[in-house]
Amino acid sequence: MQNSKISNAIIRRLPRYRRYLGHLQNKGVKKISSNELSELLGYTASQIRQDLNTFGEFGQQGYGYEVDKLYKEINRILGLDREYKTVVVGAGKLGQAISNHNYFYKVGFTITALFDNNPAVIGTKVNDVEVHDVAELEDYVRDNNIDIGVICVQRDGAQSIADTLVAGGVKGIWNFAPIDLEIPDKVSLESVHLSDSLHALSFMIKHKIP
Amino acid sequence: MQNSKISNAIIRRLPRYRRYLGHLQNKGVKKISSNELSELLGYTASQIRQDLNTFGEFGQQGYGYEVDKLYKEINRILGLDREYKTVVVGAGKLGQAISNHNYFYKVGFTITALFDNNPAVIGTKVNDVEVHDVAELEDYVRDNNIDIGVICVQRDGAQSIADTLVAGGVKGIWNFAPIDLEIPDKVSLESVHLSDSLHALSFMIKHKIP
DNA sequence: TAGATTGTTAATCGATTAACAATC
DNA sequence: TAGATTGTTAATCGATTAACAATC
Repeated sequence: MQNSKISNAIIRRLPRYRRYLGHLQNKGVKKISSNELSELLGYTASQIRQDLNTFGEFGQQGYGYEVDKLYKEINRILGLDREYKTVVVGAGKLGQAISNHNYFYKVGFTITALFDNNPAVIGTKVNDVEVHDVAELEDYVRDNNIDIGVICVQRDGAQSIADTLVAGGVKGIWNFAPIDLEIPDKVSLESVHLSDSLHALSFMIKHKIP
Repeated sequence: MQNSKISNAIIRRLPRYRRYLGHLQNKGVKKISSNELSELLGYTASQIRQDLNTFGEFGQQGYGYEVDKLYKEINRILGLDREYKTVVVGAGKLGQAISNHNYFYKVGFTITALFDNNPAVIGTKVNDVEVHDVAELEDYVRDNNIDIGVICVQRDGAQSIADTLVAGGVKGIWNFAPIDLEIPDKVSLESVHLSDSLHALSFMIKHKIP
């Protein structure tokens, strides 16, 4: 389980494995082989076995994988067997959308506060969570042992917010601002570049790529 | 410019090239070499030259690349030299966030209508754009030659909305529902799986990956 | 036991990097 | 012209796929 050996490609496939295993579990499926998973996911059976064996031996020869067990293992591998205390910075429409996304609560991301610099929204509530003054961000993060900061502010304020989150001691940043943030290596960064994604779609349309 | 030869990795880098070239242009930088771009972007100079040469010869030996020209070329390659008529399906917080994201307008994605199935919001306006009844979606898409449909509905309704958009004749779908949609090959699909992204962040935090 | 399917090593493929001739 | 930097071919690296022995 050496970090240095885990490629980004695998990291991107793991949540997808989890999603499909969750569906199978809901359908009451008890057992699945790498071949069946291959048909479902579109990865080769070989790749699926390789991916899983990066983290351990979860199957049984001649039988396959127990869905319940594999789902639990992948949750553990993904770090979804714990709670993450989370704050959302920027209480605009996007920040509200993220905060409302009740899916997050189900898997342990607890949003404890929102932050904004607009006096008109400070003190209001979004989905029962209070909007604080962004001036209090660093202290709040430190005092409440916040794990993750979600950045939903405009591009120009994003780096400064990131610095504040890092100073407060977050372990990870989920960034929605269209900028490549500078973050120390001890903090994990995942950026969702919506405009990049839209531009990739534009490219695919132009070049007729499915 | 054979489609079959363009790897997904390049498609994902192109919008990033565009972003940085835009910044350089705003700063008034006239000329840049692959080596300077390399320091800025963190890709090797060799990769940058390879990527660009997939689409043509945009530089000048002994000199480098003209920022203005290269920016324009990449816009053209990405298909950002035209207008895309766009509809957003699902007028919840996420749909509103996308509709408000005025950045999109700048580069030619014109949102002409929103759609929802909630009678309480049908007829209202979001960012000056009217919310229509989703029952009218297929006709609207067909009658107005809509290019792109953005799916901001819950998981369970997403495939049906996608089918309707395809029936209406969209060229691309930008999907935010946490599901892998089934779409005919003639239509391009770009999915933003927010939960997958968050789970990848969780993984990175657990495994201390920057 | 025989059949099935994993875990794992070996082979292949594709993407990235290095090198350098072409040329501005 | 000399120096710089591209465009492009060749070498390397890493990820995916194939093959098969281990074993349930």
